[in-house]
Amino acid sequence: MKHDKPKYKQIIDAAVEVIAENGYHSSQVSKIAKRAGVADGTIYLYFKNKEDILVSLFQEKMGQFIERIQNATTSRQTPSEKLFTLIEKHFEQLSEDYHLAVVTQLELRQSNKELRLKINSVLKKYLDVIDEIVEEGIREEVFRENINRKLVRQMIFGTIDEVVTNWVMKEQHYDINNQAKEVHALVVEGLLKR
Amino acid sequence: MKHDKPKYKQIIDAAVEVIAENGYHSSQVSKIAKRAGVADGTIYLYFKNKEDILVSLFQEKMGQFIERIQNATTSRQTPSEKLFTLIEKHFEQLSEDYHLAVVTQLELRQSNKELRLKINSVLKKYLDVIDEIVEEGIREEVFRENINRKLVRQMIFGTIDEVVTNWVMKEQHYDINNQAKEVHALVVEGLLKR
Amino acid sequence: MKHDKPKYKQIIDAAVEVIAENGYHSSQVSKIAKRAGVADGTIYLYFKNKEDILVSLFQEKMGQFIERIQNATTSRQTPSEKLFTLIEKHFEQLSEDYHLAVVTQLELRQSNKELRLKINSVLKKYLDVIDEIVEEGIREEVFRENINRKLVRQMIFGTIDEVVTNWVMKEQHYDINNQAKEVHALVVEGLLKR
Amino acid sequence: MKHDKPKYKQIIDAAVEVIAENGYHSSQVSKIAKRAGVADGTIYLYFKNKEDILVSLFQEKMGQFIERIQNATTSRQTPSEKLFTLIEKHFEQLSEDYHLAVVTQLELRQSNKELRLKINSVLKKYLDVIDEIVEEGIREEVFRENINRKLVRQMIFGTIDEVVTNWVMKEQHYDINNQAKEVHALVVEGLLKR
DNA sequence: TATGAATGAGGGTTCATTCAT
DNA sequence: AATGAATGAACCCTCATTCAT
Repeated sequence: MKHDKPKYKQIIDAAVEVIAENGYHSSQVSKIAKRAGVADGTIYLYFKNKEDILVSLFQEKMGQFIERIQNATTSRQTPSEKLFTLIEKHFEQLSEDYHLAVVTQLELRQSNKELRLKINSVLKKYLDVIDEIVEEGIREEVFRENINRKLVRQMIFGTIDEVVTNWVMKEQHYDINNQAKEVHALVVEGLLKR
Repeated sequence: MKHDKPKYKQIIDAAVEVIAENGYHSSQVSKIAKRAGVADGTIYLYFKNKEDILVSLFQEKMGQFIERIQNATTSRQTPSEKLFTLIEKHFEQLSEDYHLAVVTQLELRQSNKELRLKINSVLKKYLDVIDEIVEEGIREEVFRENINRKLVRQMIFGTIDEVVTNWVMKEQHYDINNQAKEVHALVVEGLLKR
Repeated sequence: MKHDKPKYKQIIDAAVEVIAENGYHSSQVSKIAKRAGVADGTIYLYFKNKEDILVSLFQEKMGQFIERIQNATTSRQTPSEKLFTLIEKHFEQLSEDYHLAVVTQLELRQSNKELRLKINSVLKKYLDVIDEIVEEGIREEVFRENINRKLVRQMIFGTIDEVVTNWVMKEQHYDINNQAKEVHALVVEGLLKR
Repeated sequence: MKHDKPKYKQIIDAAVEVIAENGYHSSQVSKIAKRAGVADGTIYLYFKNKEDILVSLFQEKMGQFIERIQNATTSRQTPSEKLFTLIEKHFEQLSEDYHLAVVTQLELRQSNKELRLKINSVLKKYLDVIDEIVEEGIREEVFRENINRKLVRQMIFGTIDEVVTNWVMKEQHYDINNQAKEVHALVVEGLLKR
């Protein structure tokens, strides 16, 4: 399995660094190869083409990302607590790897439609996690029953994503982890005073 | 003022069409020129460079877009009603111009960081409208006073944006206007049952 | 009609020179452009791609080549005289343009099957000229009636082609024009003494 | 002598197959190695470089080819009969090994000038066989005495080669063996009726 | 103003060959 | 002898921009 070979991960990590530093459109294969400490041709022993590096990067990194969030939302939590954990871990992981945050929030979105479709299919798993929590909340009658599940998912993801993007664009001038609680409150409580 | 010359608008409208039909990366200057019915060189009499076409496109189209939303949120509405109107007009305008929706939601995001920064400064005015409504809501004590205004703005914009993006990617298989009410409810009421 | 523009012919002539001097596989587009005195990109205003340069070169040059041979074989000649003229003009034209001879006899044959098919379709017209002369010879009962026309054409063309190729490979150390008469005699009279 | 080692022949036979099936330009060393059932590096224990595979292939295969023709033209035949045998055996051998015919008639000709020179030196022996027969014919006064021996050789070889090439390009839709008699007649008798 | 022919920099990918094991 | 992972040089083509007319 080539995914377990050290060079595979070397190249992916190099790609994250290079893209974070130079931006998507200035990240030539040769630059990634040099950073990974391999020859240009070696890239093509592990990846079909340049796009495949980016898709693999996303799969590899987001795979772990999502898994950790899934593991953190244990069964003993209430749906609302699970949502909090999801937001907390989301922020936590990205704040621990700023390069990755730049790449996923800003750079990879510059890719063409085809690549974005593949990226979306990776994200699908994350959205499924959200869907499950929402479903559970409705079942347990803590969330309103007359909500459109898909819209809720879009609100949750859209909110988290926008918050993270703003943080990344502000070049991490503040600690995003401090915002988990408030974001969670906004999402579950809404704006209205009671 | 060149902005009033007919060719200026011709070129921008051609750009919207060409980008919507061909995608960002297949929208060469020469293609836009041909669609606008002018020579390649003529483009450069009205725009500094290719990026300037896109920034101008965004300014021109989003300027109107925002203005209409501002006009619709009259002083006789409550803050919550204003938010509803904002969402309603946002959806309404994009559903009336699908090409523009594709361009702003999908294609223009493939541009580089620099262009996106300029786009963001155009969006600033839209965000200001949101901020004002939120501020008013707090002042009038209908919105909770202990919220982070910036986060609220990010939630509102992030939610709307995500909902629209999903609609565009589904190739308008449903009517997004029907969702304004629910999106508004989610944002102001939150998830929790009372 | 781009074929009449001066740069079209400039580029083709440059291609003949560059290929004759450097060989097919060392004839980069940029080398041809430089020799033609144009930018690399200009090539692509006149030709679809590199292969198109070579096909066009062959069409352009062989078109004239064949036309001259057709014009020289006038109706007042006997079939045998026509064959002589064909051979004579074939040798004459190539000996007047050694570069072209190198390109058509040696270099262009290194192209891939696809290109060779296109080249063959150009040669078709030349083979038609041979066929007609043979047909006429049989009709007028000066050539044997029991011959296979296609084989005769292959003998005539194969012989001429082999003679020319040998001459080109010997780097024109002798005058090929002196061989027209003998080649003609061999073809029409055969080897046998009578 | 490495030529006697089984892998030497394995690799050459693999090269013939791979080139016949994929064409010269799609016949990578690694493809030949895989077909031969050896590692890429092993190729270089038996051949200096890729070109050396092709030259060796030609030497090995054409060596046998020529030898069989020499053996078939026994001393009891007349010069004309010998020519017939030469043509007959030429056609026979190629029609028995279509792969080899494709490789020698079409694919190997796409090689560069240098390789073709080496190939020509292998062909030299074949041309010598022709020369001898012609010489004998003149000596025995059955062939015309005033012919240019070199031109005759070029006519004979050029004709045979062209006939074979046409047959190969027509993808053996007819039996080339049936043409030996006619080709022989054309070469020795010429076109003219008597 | 308007034209459009001409420019030329820039990069993903292949594949013959090497060499440590 | 045999392996096969690694190397890195080499090239066609696109397209934003210019400028003579």
